[in-house]
Amino acid sequence: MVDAANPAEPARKRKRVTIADIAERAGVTSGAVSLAVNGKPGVSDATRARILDVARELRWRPSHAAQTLMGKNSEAVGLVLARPAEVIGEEIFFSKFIAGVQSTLSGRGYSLMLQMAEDTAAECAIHQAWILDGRVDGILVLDPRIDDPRIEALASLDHPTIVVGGQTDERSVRSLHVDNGGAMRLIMDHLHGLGHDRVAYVTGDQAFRHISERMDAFSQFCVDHGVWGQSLAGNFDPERAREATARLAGAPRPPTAIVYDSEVMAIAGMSTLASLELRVPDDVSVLSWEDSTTCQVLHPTVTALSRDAVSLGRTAAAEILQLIAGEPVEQEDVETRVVQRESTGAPRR
Amino acid sequence: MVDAANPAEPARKRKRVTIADIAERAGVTSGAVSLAVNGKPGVSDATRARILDVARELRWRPSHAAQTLMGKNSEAVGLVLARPAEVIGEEIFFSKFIAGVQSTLSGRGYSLMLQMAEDTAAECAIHQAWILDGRVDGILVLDPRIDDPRIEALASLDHPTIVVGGQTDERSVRSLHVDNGGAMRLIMDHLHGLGHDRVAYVTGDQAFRHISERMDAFSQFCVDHGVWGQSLAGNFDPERAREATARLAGAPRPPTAIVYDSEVMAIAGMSTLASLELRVPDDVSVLSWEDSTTCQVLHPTVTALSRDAVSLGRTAAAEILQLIAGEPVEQEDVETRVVQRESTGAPRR
DNA sequence: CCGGATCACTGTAGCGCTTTAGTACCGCGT
DNA sequence: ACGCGGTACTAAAGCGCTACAGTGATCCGG
Repeated sequence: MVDAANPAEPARKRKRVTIADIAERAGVTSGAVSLAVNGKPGVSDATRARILDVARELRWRPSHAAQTLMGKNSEAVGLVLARPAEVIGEEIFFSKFIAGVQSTLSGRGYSLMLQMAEDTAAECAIHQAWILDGRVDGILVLDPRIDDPRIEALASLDHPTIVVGGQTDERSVRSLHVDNGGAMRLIMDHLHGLGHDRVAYVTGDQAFRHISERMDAFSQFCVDHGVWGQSLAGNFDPERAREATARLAGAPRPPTAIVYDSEVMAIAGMSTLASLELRVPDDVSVLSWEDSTTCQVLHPTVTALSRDAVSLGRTAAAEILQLIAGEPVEQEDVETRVVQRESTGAPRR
Repeated sequence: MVDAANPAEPARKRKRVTIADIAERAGVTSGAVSLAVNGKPGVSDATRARILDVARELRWRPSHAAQTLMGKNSEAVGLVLARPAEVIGEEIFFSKFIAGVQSTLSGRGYSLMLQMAEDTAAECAIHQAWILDGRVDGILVLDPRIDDPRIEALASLDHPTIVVGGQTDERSVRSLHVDNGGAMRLIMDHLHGLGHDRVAYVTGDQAFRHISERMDAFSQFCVDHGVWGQSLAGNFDPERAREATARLAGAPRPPTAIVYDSEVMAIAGMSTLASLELRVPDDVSVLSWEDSTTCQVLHPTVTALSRDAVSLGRTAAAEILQLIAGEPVEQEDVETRVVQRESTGAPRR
């Protein structure tokens, strides 16, 4: 039954139903059909109803390609992930964020265009291709860097963009403000409140704007409150977090608390501490920036900064949709709080 | 219906470079340009080179919309996720799978179209819209069910489709075979080898084909090896896993080992066991279907079936690309093994 | 009773590209 | 000299849809 000569080539012959078919069936021209189905004035109510009936009967769907050729919206939002596949697969943040974005988007009939890129240059190229082709109506940018080339590039394309955790707020490139400084103060308040005055901060990639904001707030807090604060540069790699942890633990005067920039790093750090026979939180308190189920079930359970990445995704999606629609973009704060669990406690005197 | 007098409406005026521009500049017609840029015969080498030069100089990019209107490929693969946002955000499988898919896809310049759907009917509608609009060249289907309506619908659309873990192998709808039965035997061999003869299996959603395959293999093994085996229906919800675990633990003759269908369920189960003062693996062994960092760092560390969801995604992507290209689809097995950790041990006599 | 406004719809020109039919020109054998 | 087959290109017809200038027909006030 399947043709033998070329088994893999499907007979995708499905003759498309076009507005011309509807027009013929309804006894009007395609122009009238276009007006009718788009709810524009120019056809009588009776004719419109008849046309819509025929369209429904013929199960007509507008050709997306033809519409974007005419400059219509593509009903898709683009997101390029510029981190290695391993990190994305491991770090729960992405999956939650994407799930959040999706849940808002699909409620409005929008799709998400996803791609991974090696570096920022490749990401820019993808953005440009998508925009020029009208394949996406808006773009979501994650992990903005200091002086991020992507933002400049997107601004020059003048296309709706939401930078998650960015600063810029031009006409088309807006930011979803994330209060990293405030969150860091929340964390430090918690630790300082417990009595810690020697705190280390093992960071993600400092090139990221949000990380540098956190670092600034960290230093600031330490200076203001007389806390001995030390930050160690990482890059979200659990291996680096292990090394940093070991170095901190082996120092002449080790910190009494360590803050990690991600859940994966915090877990790696805790396992290192365990292997060094250091008890959490008795010998050292641990706090993770980013909460997850793992934090809840690990022994000891991990105190974490909970930001709800799903909500963050939802908010980002809502904002890009507003921007696309030309509505004023309502900034909405994502609830952030420190969930206290067993991994933090008062330092030993 | 966007009103005109809107300050946020960007002046997206960027005049597109078309083949007509190139034609004019190169002193030929647009038809010649089309032949030249598509590497088709009909233009002399000299003219072709000249045209390509101009195209490069003008930074021309083909209009995607116009091309798909002409029936060209869209260079995108579609994936609809039909599970609640919470599950997708929590279950590491999805994020790994998507990361894997992406890493193969973006290497070939393809994008992923992602959407979430409430139910199977909505998923079918999305598939149909995508296909009819030529927005995707192929579709990836996850979590096939027994007599899955999606597969039938897709088969009738005759569009390249890879069903991950499916059975069907028609012309256009192929399956990435996943040996669930074999994996279950691996698990049971491990447990049986340790001396367990009372094993419980807390399942995900039985409506899913892969889960039912696992259950069948489970029963089969138990019968063949004289193991008392009990499966309890779950639905990937950690709460359900907790209840099931409590019920099992409270039974007159509780099982000596419990297998969970997902990492999230296994973790929920272990925390329940801990709250019931049952020790793992002394009182009961625990095994998770699906490995993750959490399994490696939990106390005790969790023995898990490791399938490498990233590879699974890569393979699925490779297969759909082959199917789209009309090449023979090479079935490739994903390595599956039981990673033994602390949560499984010999049962107490 | 007529100019003008309004309505309901038609006809056609694109959007950017591919594709096919057609033209002009070249070299070649006879 | 003639026709023949190639080559190198042009011209034009779509793909499905929207936009916009018309075209009648109807309505209306003066």
